[in-house]
Amino acid sequence: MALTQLTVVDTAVGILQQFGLADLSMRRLAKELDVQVGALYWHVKNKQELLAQVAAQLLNTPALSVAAADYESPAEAILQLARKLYLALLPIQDSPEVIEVATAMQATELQPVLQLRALLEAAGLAAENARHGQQLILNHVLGSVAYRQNLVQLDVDAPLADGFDWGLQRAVSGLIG
Amino acid sequence: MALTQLTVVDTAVGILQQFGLADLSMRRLAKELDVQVGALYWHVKNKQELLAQVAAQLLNTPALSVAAADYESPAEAILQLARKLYLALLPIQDSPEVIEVATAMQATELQPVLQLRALLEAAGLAAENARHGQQLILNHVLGSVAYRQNLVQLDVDAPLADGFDWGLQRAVSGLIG
DNA sequence: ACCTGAACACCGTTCAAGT
DNA sequence: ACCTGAACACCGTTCAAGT
Repeated sequence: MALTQLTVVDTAVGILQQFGLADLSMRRLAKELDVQVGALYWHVKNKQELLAQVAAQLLNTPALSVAAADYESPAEAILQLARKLYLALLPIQDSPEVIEVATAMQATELQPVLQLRALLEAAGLAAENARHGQQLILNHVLGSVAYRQNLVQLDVDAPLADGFDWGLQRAVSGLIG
Repeated sequence: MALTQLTVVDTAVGILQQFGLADLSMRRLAKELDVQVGALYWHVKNKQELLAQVAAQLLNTPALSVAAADYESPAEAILQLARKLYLALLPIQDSPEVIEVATAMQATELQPVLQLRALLEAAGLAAENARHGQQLILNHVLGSVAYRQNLVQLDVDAPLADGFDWGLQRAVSGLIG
């Protein structure tokens, strides 16, 4: 099987899902693909760019979008989108870190993040404020996922209600009161 | 000069402030202290615990507290505390990551975080909701700092108004409307 | 064009042995 | 009690050389 950008990224996603970011090294990735480490650098510039593509692969899926028409208000659509994101990222070890790398490079456009902004504008926020509101909500989603994953990792039995949803509701109501 | 826990942590804080987390390795730390790497492990259990103590040193300072009596409402005090935190963490490279390690281990109690919760209770939130509100605000502070620091690192000239304060105000008003 | 082999400059952690 | 020396099992990235 020929080594392509796609197979590299796909395999990286697999390692991330099964073992977490600590195990997603270039060397481990090469081993999984039966190839020398150096070969990877022909298909991907460096690890940072690889992680950005991994994030894109995780987030740019139709499963992580909402049809605005399905909800009676933009606020409802925003809540649902944020919840979808939260639930999708929770089972993927260290996903917040990976997504932060991607948004930091802002090289790849992450679809759910764009939709979040669009919905905030649809709710009546000016373009600039929609960007800031997107930040607030994304910070809360990623922060809550990271917090929850750390609890799991340390075998603290977390309360099922981790407060994500309560905080989300308060944030959205503050944004488009 | 004798090697103590305090000198180890202090030196670690110094490296973090001057060069960032990437340069804060046990080996670099040992070199700075003119000592072999192994010696560090007599004074600190491992790197994770070291980072937790670094976080505590950064946050447990009187400069990062507010006197509730100075503000006419708990909401005002909360805003000021969050702003102080944001401004204090901004110049310290990778500070959000360090603090996430500390809160993840929840071994060390971080004073400003506790005060944030107390102020939310003073504002009328039930104990459980105060914890969730604390999460929302802390997520926003750390997320915004991380976002801003990434912009600096990539030489993108950031807009002075990064939306932190606007988002913070909306969040607080959503929490204690 | 794509990959190997091998190197460079690093990591965190452990532990016998010294003082 | 505290530290050295040295090892173990890793990292990301580069690059001449092969095919």
